[in-house]
Amino acid sequence: MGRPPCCDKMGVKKGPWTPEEDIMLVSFVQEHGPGNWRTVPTHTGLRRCSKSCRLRWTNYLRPGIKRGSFTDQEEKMIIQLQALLGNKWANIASYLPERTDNDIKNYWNTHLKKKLKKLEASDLYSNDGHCLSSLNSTSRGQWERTLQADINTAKQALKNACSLDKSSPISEYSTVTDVKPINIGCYPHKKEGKCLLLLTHQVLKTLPNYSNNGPEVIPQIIPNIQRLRPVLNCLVTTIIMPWPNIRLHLSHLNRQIQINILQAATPEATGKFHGESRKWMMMKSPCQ
DNA sequence: AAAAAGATCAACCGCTGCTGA
DNA sequence: TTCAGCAGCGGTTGATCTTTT
Repeated sequence: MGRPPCCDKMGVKKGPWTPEEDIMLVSFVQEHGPGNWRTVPTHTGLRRCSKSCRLRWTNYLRPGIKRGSFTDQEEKMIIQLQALLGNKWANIASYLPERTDNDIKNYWNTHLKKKLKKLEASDLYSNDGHCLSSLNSTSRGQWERTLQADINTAKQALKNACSLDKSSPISEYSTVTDVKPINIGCYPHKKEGKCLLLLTHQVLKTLPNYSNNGPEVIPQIIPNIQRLRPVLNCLVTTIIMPWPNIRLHLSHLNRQIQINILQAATPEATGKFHGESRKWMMMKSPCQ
């Protein structure tokens, strides 16, 4: 049968946390690491439910959280990601590792939603000197259209890439011969990382011997990579590039296809990624 | 100066998918 | 296989702070 209840509902404290409670929680995490929240109240004596402890840690006490106002860069990223992903705040937060999903959600609800609404209501897009209207001096209308085009391209490309036809005929690029399989350093964003890895994996799976070391003669990869390119380009230009710690390079059509996802982010995220990536991809880079 | 209105954000609620017994 | 707890997520609330009247 099921597990014992995580906490006794009677006597559980609610409301704002006191500094003393914070210290108790931080001490616990320092000693046992984050996770196993169920045991926090019994270990620490905190009269809080495990859920509340987890929330307090992830949204407030966790190291590396940036507080204070959002920069124009962050604001721009949130708007773009929200347009691309919808209200997937945890997903969006993974691109802004110093911000929590709760912060981003609050910022969207209290600032950005209103701002966008205001701009939409106005026939003439205003020049108030702030983020939306100062996107490299292009008009907001122009920017919106570009973004929409990017989103549509990415969606279509993703759709195409996900329905790869392994028996597709060899294209006119079939003379391109060298394929270097993926060299993954680290990619800390769990979900998008997984998505990207799967996507790439799907393409590479079409190779007869992609796990072999060294270049291979695999003409079939080319049509697939061609289909995948807009997705990756979109990710590079609209999502990954604005974050300085992540670099994704996709070079192709020059006798070589190479995708590099380079190290970044926090040690915990790195560790998390290693676990995830092992599960999803047992891929060996020929460079290693 | 004080009351009202608006803004902010930490914390809670309820739902969902996953997992362990 | 079933069932209940856990973890995580997005939506919402309400206390507190700030601005406006």
